[in-house]
Amino acid sequence: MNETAKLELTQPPKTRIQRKNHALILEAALEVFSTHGFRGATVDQIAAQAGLSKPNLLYYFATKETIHVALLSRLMENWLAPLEALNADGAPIEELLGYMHRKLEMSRDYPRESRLFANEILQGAPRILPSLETDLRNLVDAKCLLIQRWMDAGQLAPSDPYHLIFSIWSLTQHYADFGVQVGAVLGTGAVDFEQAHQHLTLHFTRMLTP
Amino acid sequence: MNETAKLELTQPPKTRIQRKNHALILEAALEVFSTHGFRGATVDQIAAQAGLSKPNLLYYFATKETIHVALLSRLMENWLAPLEALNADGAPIEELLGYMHRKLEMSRDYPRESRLFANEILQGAPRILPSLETDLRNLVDAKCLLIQRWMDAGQLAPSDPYHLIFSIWSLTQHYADFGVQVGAVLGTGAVDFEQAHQHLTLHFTRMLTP
DNA sequence: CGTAGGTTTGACCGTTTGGTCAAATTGTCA
DNA sequence: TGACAATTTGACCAAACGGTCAAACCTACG
Repeated sequence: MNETAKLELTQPPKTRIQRKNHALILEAALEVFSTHGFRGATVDQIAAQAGLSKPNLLYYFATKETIHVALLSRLMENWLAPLEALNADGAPIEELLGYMHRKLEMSRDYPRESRLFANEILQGAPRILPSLETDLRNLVDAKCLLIQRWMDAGQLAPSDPYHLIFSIWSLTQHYADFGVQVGAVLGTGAVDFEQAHQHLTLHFTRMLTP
Repeated sequence: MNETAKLELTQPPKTRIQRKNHALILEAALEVFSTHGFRGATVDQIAAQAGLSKPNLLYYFATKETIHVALLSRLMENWLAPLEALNADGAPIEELLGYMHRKLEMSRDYPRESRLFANEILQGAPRILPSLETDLRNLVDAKCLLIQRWMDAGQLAPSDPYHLIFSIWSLTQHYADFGVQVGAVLGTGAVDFEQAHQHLTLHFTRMLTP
């Protein structure tokens, strides 16, 4: 019966058609949620974007919120990955510049994911606050310890590691979340990520070099 | 008749009651729009927050969009002011640190305005893109010329003035727009703006000192 | 006072919204 | 092929939505 739909939420889809439509729906939902926010998006919109009828879409995801949660939880993994890759055995400045670079690449290649995340945080993170307070916090704590060691060893100019990470987040995500504004001010209509990368490299090199 | 309501949109309200309810509605709308976005906010919500009945609210603002536009246009003025205050006769580094400081104060004192703006940009700036392409762009152009002169004169370390301004925007607004995330990671639940100010001062001092 | 204009409200309307359901269609596999 | 499960759909529903309107209510001011 409709237990099928519920099973898919906890377990990966099984049939060929399920896999296809599952992906189709998440792709469409990402497009709609990222530009209109949760409450601003409609199920009809998502269904139309996915090329499915509304009842058909609701056959795969029982509610609008289910889709949103699925998107967010999938996002959190990809979101933490670049920071996890910060390597204790690497050269400190290069490691942090690399992290900045990976985050900027994500802004360039996955701006919708960035805006989806921004929307969620702007609204007070009603659905992912617990994950921020545990998963994200633990990861940041660990990496800040590492950064602090680098600073203590004189390999990085001293500063608050937490705020240093915040600055990497904000500077890189700005080019995705506020891309429209950047484009409007530069008169180009879109972000030049090569330019942004050069500036951020200069920026953090000055900031981090002891 | 209801020409009154239309007049109020172009001219400031006249009677005592009009002034009071006008302010009441904008305050309530700021609260609701800034957390739910335009489409996510409902007129009933705004009316309830303002302590007015829905028809009464619509007596002062003909449509939901009218309220939103009123909020945004009022915001744009306050938004440009700190950058306008950048003084060509001041000491370059102190001037830019001062601008950063004013922007950070706005994040601390007017986080809802910051989130309202962020929501609008995230959704592609459908209502204020023209203003960004003219007012904001002209202002930024002018100030970037000034900054470039400072750099050419060796009073500031050279970098791209436009991206330098973007970095001030993103680093300061981050503490308002992503305040929930910052609080969750630090475990404090809220942003310590004194800490943030110290870090950003250090950050930009290193970035700007020739 | 009184009355004219400003203000407030309950009842209402058409549309959109998230979601349901039985029936029809399609896919799978023995 | 047949038969059972998986998929798709049109019709539908209750609630929420933005907005309207006439009538009732205030309030300033001569």
